[in-house]
Amino acid sequence: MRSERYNPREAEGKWQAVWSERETFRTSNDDPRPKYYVLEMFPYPSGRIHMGHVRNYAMGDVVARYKRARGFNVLHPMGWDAFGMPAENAAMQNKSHPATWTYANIATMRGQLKSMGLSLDWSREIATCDPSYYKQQQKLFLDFLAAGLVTRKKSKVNWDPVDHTVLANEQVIDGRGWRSGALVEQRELTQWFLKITDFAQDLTDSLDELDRWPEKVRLMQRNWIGRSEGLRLRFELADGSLSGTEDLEVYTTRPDTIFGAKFIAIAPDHPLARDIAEGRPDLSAFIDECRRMGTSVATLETAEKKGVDTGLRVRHPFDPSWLLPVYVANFVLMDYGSGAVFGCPAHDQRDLDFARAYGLGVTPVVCPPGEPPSSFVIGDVAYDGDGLMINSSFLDGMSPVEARDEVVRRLESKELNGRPQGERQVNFKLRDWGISRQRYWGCPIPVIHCESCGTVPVPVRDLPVTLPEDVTFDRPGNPLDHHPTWKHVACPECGGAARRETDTMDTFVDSSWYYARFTDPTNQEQPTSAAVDHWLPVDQYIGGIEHAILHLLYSRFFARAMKATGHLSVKEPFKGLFTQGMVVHETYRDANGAWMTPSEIRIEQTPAGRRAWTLDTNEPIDIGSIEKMSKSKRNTVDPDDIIGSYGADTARWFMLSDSPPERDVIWSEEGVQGAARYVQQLWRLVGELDDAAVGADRSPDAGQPSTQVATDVRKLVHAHLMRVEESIERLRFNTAIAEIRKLTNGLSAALAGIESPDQMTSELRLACREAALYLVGMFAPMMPHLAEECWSALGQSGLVADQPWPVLDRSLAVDDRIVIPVQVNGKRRAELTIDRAAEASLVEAEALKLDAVVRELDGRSPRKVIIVPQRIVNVVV
RNA sequence: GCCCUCAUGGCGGAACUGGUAGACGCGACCGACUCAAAAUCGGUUUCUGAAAGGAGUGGGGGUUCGAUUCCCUCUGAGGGCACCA
Repeated sequence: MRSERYNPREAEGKWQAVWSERETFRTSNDDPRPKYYVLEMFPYPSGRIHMGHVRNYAMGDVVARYKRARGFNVLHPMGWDAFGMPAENAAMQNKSHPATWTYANIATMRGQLKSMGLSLDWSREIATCDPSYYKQQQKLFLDFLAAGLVTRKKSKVNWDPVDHTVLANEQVIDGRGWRSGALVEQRELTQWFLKITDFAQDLTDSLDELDRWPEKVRLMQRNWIGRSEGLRLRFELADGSLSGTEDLEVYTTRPDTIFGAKFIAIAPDHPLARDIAEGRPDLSAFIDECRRMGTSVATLETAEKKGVDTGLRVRHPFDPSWLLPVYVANFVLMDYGSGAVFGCPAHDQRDLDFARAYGLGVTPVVCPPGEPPSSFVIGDVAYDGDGLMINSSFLDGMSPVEARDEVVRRLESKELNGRPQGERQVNFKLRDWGISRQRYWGCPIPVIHCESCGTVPVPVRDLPVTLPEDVTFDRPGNPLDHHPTWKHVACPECGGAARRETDTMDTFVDSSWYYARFTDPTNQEQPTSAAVDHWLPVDQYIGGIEHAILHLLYSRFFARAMKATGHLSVKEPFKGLFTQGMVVHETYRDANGAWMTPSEIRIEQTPAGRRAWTLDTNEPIDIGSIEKMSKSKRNTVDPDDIIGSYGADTARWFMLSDSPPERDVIWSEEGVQGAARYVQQLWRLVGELDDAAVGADRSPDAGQPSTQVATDVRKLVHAHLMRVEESIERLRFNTAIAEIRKLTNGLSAALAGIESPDQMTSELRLACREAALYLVGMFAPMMPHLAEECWSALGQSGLVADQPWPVLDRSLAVDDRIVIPVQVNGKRRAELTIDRAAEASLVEAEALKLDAVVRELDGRSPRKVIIVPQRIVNVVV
């Protein structure tokens, strides 16, 4: 073929241009082949791609190219999650417009992604900040509004004082804004909400069916949704009515412990607490204190259980003469259940802490198995296990489960103030999704506020509601609100003066349906068309674990809401989900503790281990721990530099090779060099195979005897092909790569073993030709440019990208003769080479004849011989 | 505090459902080529032992003919949730 080195710089640009000219990766919606939709989480256009993107998109590209080769019509699109705060911050700093910054970043990053050689259909590219995209999003919003899936309500919100905006619960991490890191404050604002809670039950139930999702993600979502089954129970006020009510409602999941009740606790902002506080300075002071405490972790962790007795008393449901005190307590949340609980100190840790602090008593009502009820006492730890009911009147002797049912049954049929005293209730931790953001660079919420008509949806003919371009960012707050004219419009209903909604949507809305938009991205009339049901669900979605809750839960909700409004017909958008690990790297610091980037230093292997020095001044550098690549620790490697010096194929190969894809991968210079070496090795080997195969195209001369070498080469190729297929199907890219490397090691050895030209039978030539073509086909999904170059050098027409996957001959992949280990008493003593299909009796006879076995038996006769077909023989003495 | 995951050579890791532990790569060492270096190629590389052998998958225990894999327990690392009644 040729002997010169492979030059990725020349070849990669060339093949990218060919793919682009021939529109190789353009996907048609009416292709008759079976569909396969591969999607990687689209990037935020922050400026430049990072190694995490390279890893994510390399994985997706292997799947896309592999499935293409396997005969699927593959949809593999790319877009930009383009709205968001960083663009506004950049605009403030540079005195430019967010759109300018965003589109410039998109252009840069598009170029970078193209230099990776990804098999993307760029004709479907979308940017969420484009009016053609957010017009359809506004239409979805209006449809959701009409369907009752949107509400506007005054509510306590998480306010980020740095970004001057509201955050969803999901966006508050440890009491801080997910983006700004600022301590979140509580404020009362009127907000738009998407009613994700309408689907709470289905969102939790359907997790069971997502069998191609990581168990971990399903569990995290299940915990986040937080379904619990319990009892809504009303206690009668002992002193008649108060502020218009005669009873106090609590929620409990442990009705069985009702006879262990010692107090009632209500939230500081419970209406009853507010009423009573009016004449009680001590109580109102306590309530104020609780409010100030807020939600930060530090306060929650250290906060003692505190409360104030309201003086109010309620009657026990099963004993009217038993009065329980009502406390206002700092650990009760108003927005869960009914904002009130009954405290059973013996079997709930918080209640126990509280009861101990205020001397309210502790009576155990569940006795652990095997413990004598008379001697069972509660120490510092509440008992929440199983057992038998004690001290509980008619429940005594039952199990907690039986007791639960009995209490519920009795209270359901017992009337209090004209209603059953207890009712079963299912509660969720999940809250509705507040989407109002007081920002400019987001999708405008398409409603108009009119003094006389109220809140009026913008008529569909007036969509999109576009963002004004002449905005300034010179003062805090929402530029849309500051704009002199934008918000003043005529009411679509009465024509009178009205005001536009100036809130924009949370950017998580944008990413909650983009997967659907890709199926018909240029449709100007509707968000989706019939194509959406052809393509969805996404067969394989790939992205970071950090989206396990937010993005993935919102997307699942959106699919349901879009189904309810007729925009698509699946409810689960992502059939397969894969969450890849991060890219991590060593960290480096100089003598002053300042972080150094990998490109500023030089590493050498010394007798004392690996040591580092600065490149310019040759000062020693500390090699530190391996951490996630981040700007702050300066341990990043720029994909452009890597692709520039080694080529995209090397970067892709190394990213996929070292670690299992769900785990973190350590980026190391040595590792990349190993990958680069292998690129040249492959190039050389394909050339050698080609040389060996010269003349192979001529028909084989019939008279020549078949040679063992030729068969061995074919067996090698097919056996490894089988394992590469299996690995890719399971997304085990690291083992797929190991198998390819093993195959090349084997082929090199086989070529080296051919000593004389006589051995070069036409059969062997054909085997070498097959080996070369198959090998190229196998590594093509990972190293597409090198594959095209090899394909062309082998004299093949067309592109590897258009070739079907190599055809596996299973009879070659699976050997007739196998080697199985022979154990004596569980220890491996010998090997037995035998026909795969050999009868157990033959295997046993042969095994017992082996020298090592005879020696080990030493004249004793085996007690038992265990034979696992094709696996192992174990002789037990 | 609750829940989950993980632990294998100097390092990243392999071993699908219990069946030859350490594939493949990185690093290291030895050798070839070279005046020399780099690159490249060949070999060795879990520990112990000259070898035969023995030990070995975080510690301890169990089930099994057989355990990296299943069960119990302890230790360590990472992650999620966080007063959710």
